[in-house]
Amino acid sequence: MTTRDPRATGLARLAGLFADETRAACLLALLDGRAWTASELARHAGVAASTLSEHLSRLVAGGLLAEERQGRHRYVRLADARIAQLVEDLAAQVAPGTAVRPRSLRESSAGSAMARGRTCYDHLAGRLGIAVTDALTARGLLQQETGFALTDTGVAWFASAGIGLERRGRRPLARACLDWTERRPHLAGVAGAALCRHALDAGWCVRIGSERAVKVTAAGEQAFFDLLGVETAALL
Amino acid sequence: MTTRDPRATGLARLAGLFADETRAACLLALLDGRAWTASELARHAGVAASTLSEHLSRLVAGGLLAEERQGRHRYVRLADARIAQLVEDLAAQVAPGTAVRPRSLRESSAGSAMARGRTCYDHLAGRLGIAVTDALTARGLLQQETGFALTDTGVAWFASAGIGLERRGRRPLARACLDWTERRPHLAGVAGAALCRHALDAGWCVRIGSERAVKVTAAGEQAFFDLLGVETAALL
DNA sequence: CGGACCGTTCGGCCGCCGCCGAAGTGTCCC
DNA sequence: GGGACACTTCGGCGGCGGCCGAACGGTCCG
Repeated sequence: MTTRDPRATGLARLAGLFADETRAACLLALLDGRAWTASELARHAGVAASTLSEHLSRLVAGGLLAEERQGRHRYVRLADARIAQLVEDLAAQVAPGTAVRPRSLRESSAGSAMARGRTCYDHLAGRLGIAVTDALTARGLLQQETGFALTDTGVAWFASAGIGLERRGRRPLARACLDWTERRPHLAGVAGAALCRHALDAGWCVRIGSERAVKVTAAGEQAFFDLLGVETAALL
Repeated sequence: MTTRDPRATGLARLAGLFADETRAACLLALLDGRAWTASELARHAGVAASTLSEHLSRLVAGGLLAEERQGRHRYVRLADARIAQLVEDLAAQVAPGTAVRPRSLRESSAGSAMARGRTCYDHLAGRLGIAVTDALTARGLLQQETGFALTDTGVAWFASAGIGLERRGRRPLARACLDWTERRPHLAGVAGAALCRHALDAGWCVRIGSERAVKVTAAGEQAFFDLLGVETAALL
């Protein structure tokens, strides 16, 4: 028996964590960046609580999830932005033919709300995210010609809008995230997260229900138009 | 029985292709960007030809590999640059603690040659790739401050060096690829591929044996120094 | 034509893993 | 204290999937 390449072993082990429909459903759900309880995820995935408990333990042990125990609850969330990006990257590869078809009126409207605007871990996605990214690009604040980066005027724009861009760790300031509904890149990274956070803090957007979908408020409609010329009302 | 989210199903199926040590070893080997025969991969992975045949069929069916039959040979390679990127991304997540420890003198020298310079699908990696990326950045040809993109002078530099940058499809001009030995970003994307191709065509580098490792020639040493100020002799 | 070689198909074996329900532990709240 | 609740552990079941060797089909070459 030959000794095997440890990198292959590690890769297989990591991929194995994703290679189960129930765990995959959990990871996708957790892409909203929030912390879920074990029972919420069990209901979401449609399996027994005992089954899900074991899945969570594996995901935590594998470093994909961080957990936080509070009383009788076990909250889990994606471990960090790098893990979130990995989930996004994998999910983006899948999408090409895999459109999500709604199965009920309620899901249908929830689905179209998701397609209109949502968060993707910590930044804006959906048509809203893309519209913002396009607007930034059209105004010369972001450039995608020779890579993907904020321009000097782009950095100044964030400052003037009062949106702080604090670099922490090695996370890139701007990064492209491929949207799984639109198949187009949108702004992620520190700048994407800061913009999303500001939009929520300033009341430009509010979360719909407890899901990932977000809705643009009247104030947000004004702000997006004034600052970027984005007609959010035309997004649907 | 409830109907499941098709995205979770697809994600699990995709990840399942990576979630086997033998298939993972194949994918990592194929990161050299070349086409391998089934028996070469079987020997590399240490399994029977029959076993590997089935693995290849699954990988091809899953869209990860492209195959080309020639006579009695079955050549396979990674399907495209996006797949290569996905393999890189997953492998990069694994690396943190997983250093590849050499098991023999031959592997040891091959390993250090790999760490010194190699190709990563279609661009330069290893310490050579990082040195080139750092030099481009230090000279203001590439900027990583607000994202990852070539600067205007960077685009001009490629032109003046006679390295064509033909955009084709949606592949980004410049993209960061995280090196699994050095844990630092290096240039990938169209520019990275063009630079690597030029280095091989112009004889700056030659492949060592039939593996991914590359060696800088005397002419290359001169060229890298003249064009970028990189002291390739100091790489080890 | 015959032998060497590459790859594939098939049957069978074995182990892993996802699933559940039942029972147990700990927490919260009345 | 007692009951409801969130989660975990355990045993057992069933299926999937990776592995091999043997037999077979195709291709190349002498």
